[in-house]
Amino acid sequence: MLIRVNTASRRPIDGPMAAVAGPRALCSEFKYRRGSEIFGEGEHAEYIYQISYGAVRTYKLLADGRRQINSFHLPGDMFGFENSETHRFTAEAIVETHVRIMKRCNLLEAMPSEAAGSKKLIGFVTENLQHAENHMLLLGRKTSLEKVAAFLLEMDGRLAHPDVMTLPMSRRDIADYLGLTLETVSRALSILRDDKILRFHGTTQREVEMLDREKLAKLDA
Amino acid sequence: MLIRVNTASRRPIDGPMAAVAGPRALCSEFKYRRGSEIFGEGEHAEYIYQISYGAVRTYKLLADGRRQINSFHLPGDMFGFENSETHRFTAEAIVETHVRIMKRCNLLEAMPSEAAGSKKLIGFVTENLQHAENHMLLLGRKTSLEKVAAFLLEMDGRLAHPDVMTLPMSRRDIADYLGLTLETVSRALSILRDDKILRFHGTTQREVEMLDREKLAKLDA
DNA sequence: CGCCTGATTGATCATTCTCAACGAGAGTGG
DNA sequence: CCACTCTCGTTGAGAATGATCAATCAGGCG
Repeated sequence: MLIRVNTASRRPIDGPMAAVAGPRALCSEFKYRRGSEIFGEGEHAEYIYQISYGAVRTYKLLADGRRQINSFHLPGDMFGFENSETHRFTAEAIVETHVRIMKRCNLLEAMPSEAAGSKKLIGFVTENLQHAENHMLLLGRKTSLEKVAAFLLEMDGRLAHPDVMTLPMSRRDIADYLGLTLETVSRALSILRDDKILRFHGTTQREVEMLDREKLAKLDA
Repeated sequence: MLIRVNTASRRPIDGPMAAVAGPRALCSEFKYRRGSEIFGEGEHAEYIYQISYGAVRTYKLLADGRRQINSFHLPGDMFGFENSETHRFTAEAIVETHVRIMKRCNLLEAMPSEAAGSKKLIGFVTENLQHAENHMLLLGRKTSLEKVAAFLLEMDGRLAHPDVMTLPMSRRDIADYLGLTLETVSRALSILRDDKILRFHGTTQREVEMLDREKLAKLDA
């Protein structure tokens, strides 16, 4: 898959990124097309990213191609923080995605002088760690149905409980996030559909209406 | 299981804890007996801990008792950092364990004034995150034999490749760390023994001699 | 139309879990 | 010292969850 990157603008940043980097930092807007790599595992970590539109998956691979997706990032989310010099995983755009990019060196320069930014940075890393801890519990100890229920509840919460949520990721992505195969994910979703816990809209099976969040929560352990 | 805690001493700290807390911070030494809880999930986070002797497991539970161990902590390791007010998991002494304890408020007071300490703290959290990312890959995508091989290699590395390593944790602990049952762990270890990759010493089956680290590394994906 | 991707569903397989039996040590109390 | 019990670990047989292999269908796009 080829990468197409366009610089869209260069302007002062605002929002959470500004809190980390300080008010003087600048950032650029870039676009990544569906499936393109934003950065690769082992690459030098030059930037941090905030999504303004689209969705991103971050993952690790085993030598034979088995994939574990760490997390999905949605608009507003930041990713790409690294304490070391290199990225510890790969980031890819799941769909057409617009990100704001800030140079990592700006971040590091701004940090020591700014106690609040430093605390914010610890907060971001801790948030990731917390998610990872919960996800280890899911991966290690939940059944396939519990995993899929937990995934739907997570996405529902992060998309602010819309009437119909449009999942940007494929069944394979969901499977690689939950440590399952795509068939098992599909079967679990069919069970939830047959139980009238959710309903699909449109043609792609990615538009999900949550009919019974309570019942779904009970299926998650 | 009853908790027995003895205050052993109160003195200036040194080592990595000092770098985080600043040179003026004090700490106490406590002892926890085998199986006793150091802190529980949801409890107020008052202290941070460094192990001077023994071993600790940190874990989360599901409502029905299924357990996922996040990590094992060995002498020298620090744990109990929380960004929030409460602990996100439970910590228990696996064997008789001695820890140095420092009040969390000292840490927070010392931090803003000390840029180096702040960076160290980010480093600790990042280290935990890195371990969690690798562990998610293991839990989601590795086979039982790969998991056990990875576990042995991790412990071998952290115990500085001793001739015979003495594992402080039971088969059940290993299983709950790897997302397996204790029987599956036992079977995997028997396979490695039969393949002359390792050998057990003593009577308890917890003293492991690594006979072929290269072969073991090839079994890990 | 032909070809591709993505999703569902079915049939079968296999890895791992569950249930069970057994043995070795450690600790206890007589 | 010897039962007795408890924990811990191993091993076996069978069950089951989830994986694999395969067929089908629908939509998008050249």
